[in-house]
Formats: sequence, C-alpha cells, structure tokens
Amino acid sequence: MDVRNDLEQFRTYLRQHNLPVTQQRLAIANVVFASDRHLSVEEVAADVAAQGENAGTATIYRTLDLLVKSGLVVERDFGEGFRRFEPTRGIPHHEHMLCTVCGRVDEFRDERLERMTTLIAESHGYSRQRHRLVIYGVCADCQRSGGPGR
Amino acid sequence: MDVRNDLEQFRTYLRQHNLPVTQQRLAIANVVFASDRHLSVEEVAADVAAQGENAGTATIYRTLDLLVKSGLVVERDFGEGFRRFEPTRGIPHHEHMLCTVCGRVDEFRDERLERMTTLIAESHGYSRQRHRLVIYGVCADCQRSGGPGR
DNA sequence: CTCATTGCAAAGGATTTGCACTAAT
DNA sequence: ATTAGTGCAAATCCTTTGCAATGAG
Repeated sequence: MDVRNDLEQFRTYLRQHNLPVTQQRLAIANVVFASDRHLSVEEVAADVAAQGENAGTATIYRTLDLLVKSGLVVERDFGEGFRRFEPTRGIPHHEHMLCTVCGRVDEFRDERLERMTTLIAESHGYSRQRHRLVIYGVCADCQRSGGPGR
Repeated sequence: MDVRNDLEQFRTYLRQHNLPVTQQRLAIANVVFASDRHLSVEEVAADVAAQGENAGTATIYRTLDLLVKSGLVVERDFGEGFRRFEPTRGIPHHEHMLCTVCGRVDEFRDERLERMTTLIAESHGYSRQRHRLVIYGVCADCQRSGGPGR
C-alpha cells in the first residue's frame, strides 16, 4: 500500500537525519499520506484528532516542514491566504485548477508548459527554476447546481 | 500624461459612486499610478509619506480596495506572503516572471496561455474564469554577478 | 541519561475592524 | 448639516518562536 510505503520512507528519512521517530510525526505524516486532497494545516489537525492522536499546532507546522524537506510532500499556495500540503507520491510536476465556488481542486499535467516557460524565461534572460500555474473557474457540479453542494 | 488621466478616471469613479474625493484617496492613487512597479502596501505607504502626504495603514488598504474595484489597479500575489498592486493602464492580461535572487519582476504576454487554459479547463468540465502564472528564476544580472546588486 | 521534541502561550507579520473624530459635499 | 472617511489601536488570521516539561534513543 502506498501510505505504508510513504510512511516507511519518512521513517528512513528521520533515521538518516538522526531525528527521533515520534508518535506525533508518524500520526501527522500518516494523515497527509492517506489523503488524496490538498490539506490545509487546519484540516491536518482535524484529521489527526479524528484518529484519536494528539498534536499541537506548532508540531504540525514543524512536521509538515520536515515532510516537505524530505521531498515526500509538496507545499501549495492557491492564493487563499494559507498553505496546503499534498503528498508527492512520486508524481511529476502538475498544475491545478480551482473551483471558485466550492473550492474543489483538480490536477492536470501539460508538458508544453515546461517547455514554454523555459523558453519564455530564457528569452528574457532568466534561467528558469520553476513555475506556478493555477486556473480559476467553476467546476461542472457548481455550474449545474449554481452553488456548492446543492 | 497617463497618471493624470488615471487620476481623472478615479475621480470619476468616486463621483459616480457617491464617494467623497479625499486628499488621502488622491495621494494613494497618485502613488500607485505613478509607479511602474508592483508596489506592496508598505511601499505605497512610504511613497505617500515621501510626497509629504499623510495616510494611515487602514486607509491605504481601504483605498487600494477601491482602486481594484474601479478596475484601475490589479492585485498581484507572487507568493511572498503579502499582496502587491499594479496600475492597469488599459494593458491587457499578462504574466509575471520573478527573480528569486533580487526580487525583480518582469512581465510578458503569451496569447497561447489564454487559449490553452480555456481548453484545459473545459476538458475538465470547468468554465474558466482566469488564471495565474508566475515563472520563478534568476534574472540576467543576478546570474552574472551571483547576487543582488553586487 | 542526554538531547531533541512537544505543547502551550506569547510573539509576529499582514490585514481588518470598531469607534470617536474630522472632512467632503 | 449630513454622511462618509480617517486614524488609531485593538482584533484576527496564519504562522513562528521561547521555554519548561516530556519522550526517544
């Protein structure tokens, strides 16, 4: 199972860096790895609590930092005023589409974008590092019903 | 002159909405219109003060909201943790490139992106509203010198 | 045992808001 | 005169940090 594997990789990362494998770190990593969504810190906290585990906010932030550093999780910023976190799962770079009505997030991949952004950067004398694209729109469900979940 | 014209349009907007044309509103609008950069709230405040005018932080935020609502100014989010504001000046939608070393911002336009994002959105059942693309990289100057301004 | 982690609460930065005072129409 | 705007400080939201208590190796 994927979650199990990710968790094992996290344990390995911690050991290799001489960092204690604590209950909290495992609980938090577990929640993020188990999710197929882009979780906010608040959502991570709620999920951890729902599993009967305990973890203070500070610990959640600190552990998410570790997960990002380990490369097992990516940080996202959809311009909502807070960050979201997504398990990497060896999936290559991809873009996001956000429903401005219900907040739903879809992902897509387009290789042209990598090439385009590299070329555009170069034509301006920049050496490209990365890019960030978010498409904002209204998802099929919300178009049909005129509102979130209704 | 452009600034003069923008300012006139702002006055018109205020009158049409029965909003008082105050000294502060004009000073703030003037600063944003006069700039060819993407100003942060802090920078707007500094520029207003530099012009010998007075305006509290709250007023700056409130006036920037008005400017955005009027369509004369656009809000930008480059993932820095705060917002920036750019005069519209009738310039069509464009993208941004950010130097991760010195913070320099360049602009570019690519019509393909409009089409691409619309098609991608549709293929996922979304009706596209807008998109946001930022390319992060190192500008020519910083590549040459290995640091900002040195 | 020793040292890093944890949790809580205080601190921080950006932005908003309540309210008495002031200015625009 | 009215009515809305302004400034200040308090309040909020997300995130970070200091420090005593706690747990991993």
